[in-house]
Amino acid sequence: MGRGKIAIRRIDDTTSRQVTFSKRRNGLLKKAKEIAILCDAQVGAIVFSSTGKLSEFSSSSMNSVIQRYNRSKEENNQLLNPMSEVKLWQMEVAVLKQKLERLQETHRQGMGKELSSMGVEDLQKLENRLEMSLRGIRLKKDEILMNEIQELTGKGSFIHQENIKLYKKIYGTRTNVGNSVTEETGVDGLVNFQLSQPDQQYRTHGTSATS
Amino acid sequence: MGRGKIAIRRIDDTTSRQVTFSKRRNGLLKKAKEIAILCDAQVGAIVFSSTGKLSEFSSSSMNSVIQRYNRSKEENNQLLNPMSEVKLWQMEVAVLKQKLERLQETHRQGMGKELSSMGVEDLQKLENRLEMSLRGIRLKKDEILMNEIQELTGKGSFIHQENIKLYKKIYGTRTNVGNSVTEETGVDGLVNFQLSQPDQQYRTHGTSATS
DNA sequence: AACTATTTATAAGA
DNA sequence: TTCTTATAAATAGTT
Repeated sequence: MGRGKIAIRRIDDTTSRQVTFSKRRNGLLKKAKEIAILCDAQVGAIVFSSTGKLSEFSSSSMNSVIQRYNRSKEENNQLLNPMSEVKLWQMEVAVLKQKLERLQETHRQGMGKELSSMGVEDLQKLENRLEMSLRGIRLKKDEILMNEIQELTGKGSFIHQENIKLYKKIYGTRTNVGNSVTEETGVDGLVNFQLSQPDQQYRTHGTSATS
Repeated sequence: MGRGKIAIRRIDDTTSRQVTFSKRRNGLLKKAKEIAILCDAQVGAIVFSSTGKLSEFSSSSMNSVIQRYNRSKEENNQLLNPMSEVKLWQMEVAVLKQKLERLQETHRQGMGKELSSMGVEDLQKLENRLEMSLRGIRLKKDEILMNEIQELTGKGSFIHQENIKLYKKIYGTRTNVGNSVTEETGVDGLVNFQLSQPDQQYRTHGTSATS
């Protein structure tokens, strides 16, 4: 829509890229506003220029949009992945409780109520920030590590199976497996590729609470 | 842009509001994509229809956009409003308190209400400690998972070694290893206990975390 | 979902 | 940046 048609790919010339950005940013934000009004939609649009400048539109506060977005996504995750998140939270809360208990023993003093003087926007910002910082990265990383463990576990089991096959090949199929061979080679069921119980892993303490 | 001009205000007729929404949503997301490509911008657009359905576009992951947005806003806050940081921290404490109290009710491990007797200063201290402990927990958990991986890797290598020993036991020490045995038993070097490249891990989604 | 008459957005030029 | 304007795109109303 202009004097000539352009292909949708990165504009090489810096100047014209910036001019185009400026124009289209205005257009985009205007459109966002229009659909919000016309169609009673909740809209958030965030644009960072290539130079890093932020532009935004949101029909309500951006934080409320983001919060709703996160909630919406959470629901999806919970459908796919119901337990892990809960467990993470449970874990964290458990440790937080410990910290609190310790602190409560240390301190018992009067109440402060300045919290009630905070504006809604601040509350939303804060809540969002908390939610975000506590979740995303951790889940992702845990997921990755869990995958690695599963992968290794699978491989381990596989080779272990092969060990057993080879063993049988040498000594035939006997019920009383293992003794001499085990002693000699260390091949037996002791090397177990099942992880110990996750719960037990979390017991760990100590280091965390540098407080 | 249409047969007639329309005023930008809420469309009363439900049907035409939804039709318009559908059209304009497509338009908006397209525009968002275009400016991202053309101008090398980082863009996130979130749209909830009046019926609650979510549509979105983001040039990178929506999460990264939101995080950048939050960072960007934080900077502004700190420059414009030196006190807001304090409020944010205070509020964070409040939210943590709520979470804790809720959980305490759930599990009835009674240490519920002493919190309300704490002063703001204590709450701030507490908040700092909570943050640190969260960090610690995360590190600890990662450490544990890493250890598990290493342990599994070690076990895997060990059994693999045993495999080789057993193999030699059967077939003696030949240079040309593998063929018939490999075909028969699947024992060969293909099961590798080195982790695949971390990058590849990121492909995975969802299911993984049974934790 | 298609179809167009119009309105809008915008590329190029100044 | 801003304005102008020719043209491409989007879309309101209709089928």
